[in-house]
Amino acid sequence: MSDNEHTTVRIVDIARMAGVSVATVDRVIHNRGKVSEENLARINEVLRRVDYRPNLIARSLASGRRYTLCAVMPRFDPGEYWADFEAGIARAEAEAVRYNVTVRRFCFDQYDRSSFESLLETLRREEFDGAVIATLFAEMVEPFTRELDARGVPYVFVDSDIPACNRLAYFGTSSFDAGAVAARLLFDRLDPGADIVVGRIVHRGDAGSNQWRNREAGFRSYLEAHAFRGRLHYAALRLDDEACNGRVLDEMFRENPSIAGAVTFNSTCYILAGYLAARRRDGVRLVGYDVIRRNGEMLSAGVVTALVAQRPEAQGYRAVMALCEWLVEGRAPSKVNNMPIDILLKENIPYYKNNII
Amino acid sequence: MSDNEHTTVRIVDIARMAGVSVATVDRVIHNRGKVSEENLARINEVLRRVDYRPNLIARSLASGRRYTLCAVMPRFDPGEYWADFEAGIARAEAEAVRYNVTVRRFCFDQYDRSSFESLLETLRREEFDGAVIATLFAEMVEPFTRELDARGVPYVFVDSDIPACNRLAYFGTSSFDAGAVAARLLFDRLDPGADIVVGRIVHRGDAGSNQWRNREAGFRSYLEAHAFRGRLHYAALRLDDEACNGRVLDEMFRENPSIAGAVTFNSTCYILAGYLAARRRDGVRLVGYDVIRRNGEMLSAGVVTALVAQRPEAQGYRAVMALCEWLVEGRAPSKVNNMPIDILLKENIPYYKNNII
DNA sequence: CTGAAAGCGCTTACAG
DNA sequence: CTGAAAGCGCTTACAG
Repeated sequence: MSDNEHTTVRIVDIARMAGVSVATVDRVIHNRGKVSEENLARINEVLRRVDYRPNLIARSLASGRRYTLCAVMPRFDPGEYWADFEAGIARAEAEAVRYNVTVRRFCFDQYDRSSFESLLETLRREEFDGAVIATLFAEMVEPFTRELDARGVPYVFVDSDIPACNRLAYFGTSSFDAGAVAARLLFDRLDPGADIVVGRIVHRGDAGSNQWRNREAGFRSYLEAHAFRGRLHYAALRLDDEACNGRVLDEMFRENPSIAGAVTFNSTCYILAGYLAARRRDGVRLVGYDVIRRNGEMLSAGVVTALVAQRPEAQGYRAVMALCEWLVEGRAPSKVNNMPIDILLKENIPYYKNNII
Repeated sequence: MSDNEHTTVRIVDIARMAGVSVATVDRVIHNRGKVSEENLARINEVLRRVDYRPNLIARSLASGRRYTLCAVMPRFDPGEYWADFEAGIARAEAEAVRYNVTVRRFCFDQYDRSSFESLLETLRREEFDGAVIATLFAEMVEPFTRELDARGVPYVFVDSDIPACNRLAYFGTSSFDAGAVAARLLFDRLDPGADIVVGRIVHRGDAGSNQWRNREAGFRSYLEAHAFRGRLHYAALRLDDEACNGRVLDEMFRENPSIAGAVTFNSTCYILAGYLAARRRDGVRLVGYDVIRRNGEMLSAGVVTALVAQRPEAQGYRAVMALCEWLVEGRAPSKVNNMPIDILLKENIPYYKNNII
């Protein structure tokens, strides 16, 4: 007692000070009720006075409480955008095992909205304590979150935000400003009168994502503000049809010889890059998004001028961690977390993936 | 026993399987010796077979082991480079309290080598379990680390690496390549024949840091590789003497009217920026390093063309975490961790500090 | 509404 | 060289 050199105050200390047992203190700390007005007030007073900080390690060890999260995200192959996102999820999961947290992946086909629909059907029958949701199909995410609200399950958005929803947090970039950054990178090195090709992937039944639209708006807004006088030409490209893309682009370049710039608003700029390299159109500046393997190679090769990136690993990591902190410690994250917009050139890309977190 | 649904195997389980007590298993796990050959072999075999993973939470709770780290770094005012670094240290510390880790800051004057010398004298009398060292005064760091080696104290370098030392890890950028990135950003928008001002801070007895020299070498190497034909002019500037700097630069610009670019290799480009803004020399492109407050303001204002940054918070954070993981879990980090080299323009700087980690 | 007691998985004296 | 027992700070039935 006399040589008690505890610097931290524990539940037993609180109990002693308030003249009750540890169980009663525990009830107050967790608002479990069943405590007399009098004890409640007294304990709360002590708690406040000593600025009690629970030892989360001990709590986790004692409670044995397990948390299951789900990550609702597009399926991916190695080297693709969502693979990086998943790496962030995995890293967070590795840290969170300490708190008995596990993350289940639920993947859909980002080019097929019905796959998302049926995934939601599956999720309706699953039990979980929190969710990370990639909001590619915003119209369907919104009603689903109403159900999660009703179930009292917290969820975090990534990719693009839907402010109308009751999300615990959002992690992603400002798509509009990421569009402006791409414009700056392209326009910096372009004659204001040059024309620009905008590569656009066409696939079954997708009207273009939120993100695509917002990036394009930011891009156009920058051009307008900087006296751009050229024209934008939209090229309808296909994911897996090089020959067809070649014909489309050949014609476009033939008809518009003043094209000197190119851009895509999703992560598929390697398609345009492949074309430019094949046709040896060195004079065309190309800017795109995301450091996926194929884009990175084209940047290093000097075919792509610049890439704009959004730290997918950080998005995955922080989304999971936000959920953990909320569930385990009751600590609420900031609602809107606009991540940095990264600029990659040939010179700095070798180091980009060295701080995956 | 029958409905034992433990998915994780604990020390008692190991003990039971090996037919010994938990204390003996503990001895083997921690190589404390005093175990018979026979038991040692048997227990190790079981450990291997079940792929035993200790519960670090329980370990930390039970051992009550405390770790003291020190961070040896330059003193700073708010908004300066090392303030960001310290923020990373603080964030890591907040996470590491779980493992009874605390970090003590030991600061020196980065413009005064004798202050570093006397700091080392202090450190010789201190007890600690690990150190993060900013290697600005490399010549003095090296002999000091021999002493740490002798004491068996692990240390991590930040800022610039000293490969000759026995460091646990290094976190920082490749200064050479960061120099090339600055050159690219400047040169991209410059006539190959234009002249460039290199701002250089002169202060008592500093011959220029490692980092400064390496960045300059990378910068020059890029220029050479890209047919730069202009000249570099070195301007000796002072930290706190605007009037003097003005005179120096006025003369330089008067004598060299073809100067169209400017660069600094440390975080003081706001000095040159202030001059360019005051004299309304809008035509001069300026590139510098580090997103400190004053630089960021000049970038947002359009006076600075681009900043090259090195994630000081991430350096601080990861340096501390590397030490924690090593001490607590015995997990060794990669030795050389070259951090990403970030590029900041007016358009993406607003979001840069949103993912401090 | 309340408290005594066991237990989370590991470590640490202590006695042999 | 070995093991029984207490304890880290918290939670959880359980009995009152």
